[in-house]
Amino acid sequence: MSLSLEPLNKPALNSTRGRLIEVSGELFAERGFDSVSLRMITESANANLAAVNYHFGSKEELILAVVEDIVGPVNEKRLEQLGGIDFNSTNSLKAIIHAFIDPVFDVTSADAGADNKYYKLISRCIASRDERVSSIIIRQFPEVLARFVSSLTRAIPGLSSDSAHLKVMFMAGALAHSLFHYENLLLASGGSLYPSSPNVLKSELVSFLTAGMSSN
Amino acid sequence: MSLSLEPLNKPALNSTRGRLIEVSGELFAERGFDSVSLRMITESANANLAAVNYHFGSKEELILAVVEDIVGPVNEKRLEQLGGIDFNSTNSLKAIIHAFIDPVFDVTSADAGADNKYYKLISRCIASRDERVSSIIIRQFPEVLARFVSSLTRAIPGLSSDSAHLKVMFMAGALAHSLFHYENLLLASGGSLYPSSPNVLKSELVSFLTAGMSSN
DNA sequence: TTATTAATCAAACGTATGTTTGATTGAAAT
DNA sequence: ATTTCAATCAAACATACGTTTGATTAATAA
Repeated sequence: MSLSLEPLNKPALNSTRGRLIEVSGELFAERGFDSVSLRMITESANANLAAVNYHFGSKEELILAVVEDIVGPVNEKRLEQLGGIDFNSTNSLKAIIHAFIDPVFDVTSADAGADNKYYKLISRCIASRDERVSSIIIRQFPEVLARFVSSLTRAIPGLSSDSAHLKVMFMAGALAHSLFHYENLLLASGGSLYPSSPNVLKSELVSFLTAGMSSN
Repeated sequence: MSLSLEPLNKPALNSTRGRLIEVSGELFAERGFDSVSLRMITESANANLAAVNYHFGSKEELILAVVEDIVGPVNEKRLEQLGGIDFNSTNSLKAIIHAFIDPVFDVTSADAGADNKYYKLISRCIASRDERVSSIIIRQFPEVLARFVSSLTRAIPGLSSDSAHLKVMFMAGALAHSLFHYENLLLASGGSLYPSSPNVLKSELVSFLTAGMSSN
């Protein structure tokens, strides 16, 4: 069941539809879904105002398309990676954490160069406080959540499913928040974090979460 | 410098201004700042549409007032609690975590009864992805952040300030996310978490964070 | 060529929004 | 009694928004 999500579900940039998704992603990332108007989007994409309604039907469905486009592959990858874990291994816990986190960092750094626009967008999705978006996330997430909860209870003997549930939320929150404020983190470090920064963030996150998960 | 923030900065409920803040808080918590119109607010508060502009000047300033009202006391309490820590003690780390978290749980449970409306509102503030709100948060937060970073580096020998910075972000994210989805957490646990649930969440969070902070 | 169809476009539509206005109230001060 | 002034109110205002329309284009099929 390895669908063709190898490099990344890149929309065709020469088509109007592709440019709309691309540009919408950038704008949504920076300003949120509400604050971005169809006029901003279509102007940035050199398209006509009516183009969004023609190609997607409505603004809401454009949002859905953008979010699906970035969150769908991440969750598929998570489940795939989770499926490959050997729970007899000593570091199955760390593998679970990587299964949750790696696909997120992959999708962001697959967006070539130092362009980090996806950091904010994907963290908006992960920890969405927006009804419309979470309705999409929530469609996929219960399955993902359930799989991570049960994986955790297998990896950590004696862990209740309630506790596992909480821990997954802690993990999602830590990931999303640090990702969203990634920019500020770079600035605050005065450049000392910069060179290998996504890797620094990731490794700090992994060790933080590994320790947290093992607590109690 | 112990200002009068003892019980909570309750706005006077009989005044129009007080009802506006109260009602706005509830609506903002549930639907976010953008999706709530002045007409919703003023109708819920049994006030005239013009009342918001009369008492606050604009919707933006109403948002500021609501956020200041809930976030200000929390940050004051945090700094106060941080100031009382003995860094020679063995569990100064745990005290730091409590200084960050306790004021949040206090402000929510101070809102008497089983009414948890502040959970979502305060988590919207803590991990705000909204430019207007974060401008307020950010006005207060650098000081708070800096104090927590330096406290952490004192409590954990060898911890770099960059790492400490990251860890505070992880902490804020875990807190905000689990608080925002608190409702879902209760539902998912099938009631088994309910009776003492805020305390369960809090103690799980504390042990998770304590372990995470100590990692590396 | 002609017919067909998908895509683009300028323009307009309806609506919901935050805000402003000017009159009116009602209690306190003179 | 008169004045004063903060508070409330219905109504209107201006604007930004998502959406729809109908004409026009351009490429493909018959």
